Amino acid sequence: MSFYIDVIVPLPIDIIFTYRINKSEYGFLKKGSRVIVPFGNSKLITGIVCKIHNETPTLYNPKEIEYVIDEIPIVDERQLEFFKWMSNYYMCSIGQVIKNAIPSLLLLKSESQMVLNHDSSLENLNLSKESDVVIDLLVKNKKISFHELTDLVGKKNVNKTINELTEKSIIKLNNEIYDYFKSKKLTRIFFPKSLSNSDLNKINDKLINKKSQFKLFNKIKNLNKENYSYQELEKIASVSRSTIDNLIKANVLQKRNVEVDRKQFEVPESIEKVYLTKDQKEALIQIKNGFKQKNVCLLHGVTSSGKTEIYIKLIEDYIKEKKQILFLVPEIALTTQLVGRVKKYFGDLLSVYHSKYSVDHRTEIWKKVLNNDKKSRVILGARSSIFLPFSNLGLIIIDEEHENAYKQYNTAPRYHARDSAIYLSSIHNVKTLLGSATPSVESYYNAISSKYALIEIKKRFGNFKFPEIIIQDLRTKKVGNKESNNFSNELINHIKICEDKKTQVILFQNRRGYSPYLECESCGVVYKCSNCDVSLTFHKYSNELKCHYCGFTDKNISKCKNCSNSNLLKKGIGTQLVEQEIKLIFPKLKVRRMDHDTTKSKNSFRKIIDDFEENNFDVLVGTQMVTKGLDFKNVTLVGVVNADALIFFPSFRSQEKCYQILQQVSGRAGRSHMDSKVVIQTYNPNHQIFKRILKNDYRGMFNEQLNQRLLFNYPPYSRLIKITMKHRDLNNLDQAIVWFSSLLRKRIKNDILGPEFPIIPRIKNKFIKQLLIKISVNNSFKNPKSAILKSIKSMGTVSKFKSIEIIIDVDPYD
DNA sequence: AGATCTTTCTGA
DNA sequence: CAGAAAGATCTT
Repeated sequence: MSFYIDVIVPLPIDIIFTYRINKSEYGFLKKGSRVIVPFGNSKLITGIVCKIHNETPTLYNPKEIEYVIDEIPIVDERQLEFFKWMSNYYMCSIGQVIKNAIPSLLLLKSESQMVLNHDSSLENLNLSKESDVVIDLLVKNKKISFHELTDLVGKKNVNKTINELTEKSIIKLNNEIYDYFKSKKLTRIFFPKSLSNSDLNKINDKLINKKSQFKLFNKIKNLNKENYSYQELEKIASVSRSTIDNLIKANVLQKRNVEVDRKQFEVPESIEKVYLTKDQKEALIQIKNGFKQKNVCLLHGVTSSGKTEIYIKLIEDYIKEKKQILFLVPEIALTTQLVGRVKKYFGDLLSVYHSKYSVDHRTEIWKKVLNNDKKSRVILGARSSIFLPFSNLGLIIIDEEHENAYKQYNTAPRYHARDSAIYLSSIHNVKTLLGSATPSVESYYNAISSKYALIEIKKRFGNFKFPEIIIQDLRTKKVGNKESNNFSNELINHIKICEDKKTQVILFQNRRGYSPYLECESCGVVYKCSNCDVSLTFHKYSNELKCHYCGFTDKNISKCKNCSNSNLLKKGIGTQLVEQEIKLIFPKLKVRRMDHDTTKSKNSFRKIIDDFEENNFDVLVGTQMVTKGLDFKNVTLVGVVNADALIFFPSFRSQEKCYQILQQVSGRAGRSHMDSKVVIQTYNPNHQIFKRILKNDYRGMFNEQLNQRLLFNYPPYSRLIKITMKHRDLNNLDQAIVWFSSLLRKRIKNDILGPEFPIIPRIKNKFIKQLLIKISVNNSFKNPKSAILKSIKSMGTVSKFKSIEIIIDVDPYD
């Protein structure tokens, strides 16, 4: 007796696949469990069961599943609903959602492996060179994957080799599935339990001639501890490792591997209590009242108003009910400092989840959340934590709600974690708290139009003063000297004051590298990437030119390639240059840099932030990373080296974004009773955005922006869908996107902008063009979406357009 | 996505 | 024209 299951495969295919399954064997199977199914060319992959039924497919004969992995589902109904919503809303396959959501370790798949067929003799075969290489390798390595072979042979086409070898039945292809998940194990040495006096005497007799073993045993026999690490034992009795090993050999002690949790942080010994100020208490009461009427509250509290404590106090209520709390932060940089603060209050109940953790680690947390394990009641995580299998969710907090890091833009699903989390909360019927010092225009609009409850805190924690903001005109003020021509005298003087007072400085420059482009002095040629239409950035320490879009590097940069002149001008300012100049001007100050290049490894963020917090260096130079939610008590000066790039970023959000960054970076100063300053250097000091910054006038900026958005029909008055097409042949791309846009214009009446080149018209040798569809809020969102999908399908029938790469971005950030 | 089948490209 | 690389197709 068999029945059928519909399976979601983690691939970019918009089809749900149906398989046959044996009832007597797998009658227990439930929705949300993983199954291993044969897929395509004898490959085995993991799928998620989304429907169990009896409808025999008529168009094909379904294959039988290989086997069922889970007796207990790893995703529940609510999650499946969430995944479905995401795939619809963000217009990608549900398989892509699942691929993104579930740790790869839980999605096992087979890889074709070549192994030797031992029945055949390897003598006198007269094979090609490649085949001989493969046989040599197989004798040594036993098996080789397709991928490894491509690398080893150094050719892209290995089919011929494989065919030759399989035909002569020297090798065969195996498909095996491996369970890659490894729990973390530690070696512990166990002291025997409940020894009687006679046992003790026996052991003592045995060890009487072995001095150090005797010493060790007698030291630990009264310690009443079950197990030890090697290091602990070596320390306790000051004996060597071999002594311990000998005691193990003599069966006195036992060595065993114990499964342990991957440690995220040192759990504090005692849990602290959080106390709120009057303002904070007032805000908390308002939030709770807000939740009585609305599902979402927006907490608008100025920088350093103590929002984190309010979150913590609120979370405590839900912990008492054994509920899970999702605490979202935009970036890992933020989690590192928050973990330090939050763990004091939640200890063991806290887990951290983000993509820089290993897959093993993430899998471990996934399993804990699934079981509502005590150790994962509070999840502090980046955007991907919205996918965790919450079984008893109670509350969602989204800190720094306005941050663009919540939007995934490079791979499908191109989701916004804030918006998705709000939908998730409606599935679980729980409340969401948004927090920000500079809310996004959309969220603030929702708040003032009564969709969300609005709570505002206008005073800083402890009544600390706001920093004094100085807009430094770079046109009129004398700028440093030869070595420091990016620093105004004003900024230099303020840094000097900090040097004298022994306080710390943050310098913000939103470009990494040394200088964004190199220009030949004599012929004016600018060095560009050969694969992308961008200038190459000069990196001083590695002495090379790098493309920040495709990773292309050029080390050979002593002479101009056009005219052989050796005088190349380094133009523009990157963080490395800022770092170098500040070191030259202030040789006594210790300077560190925090940008993409210095934070690649797992703990590098933490190290820099910890060091700065402990006053181990004086000046922190960095990109956007330094603007976000960091909290250092001893910082009294923030310098924005050049604000102009922020003002003129081409996006309907640029003004809002600029205000947010400047306000946020200013907020890093003045987090104690000391007076503090913010110096913003610009060539455009009269720009309106600075007036808002100087007056700390969020509402003014908001109203201005809202008017603009209304005038030009941008969010929150419309919703946007951006369609990007890429192709190596510009002509073909142009034809395709014109064809597509005229078809779409026939099908829908919505405003469509483009086709246009984006800011960077070519990346990795592919030309790019875009369309932007504006859908007014009172119009249907569904119709344009289905028209887009239909038009893409139509385009797929035109043969020359088949190779066009199409990307749909719903609610694009810019 | 990835294996495999099909078309295009490259250099004599 | 081969041989190899790039592109197209199919997956239940």
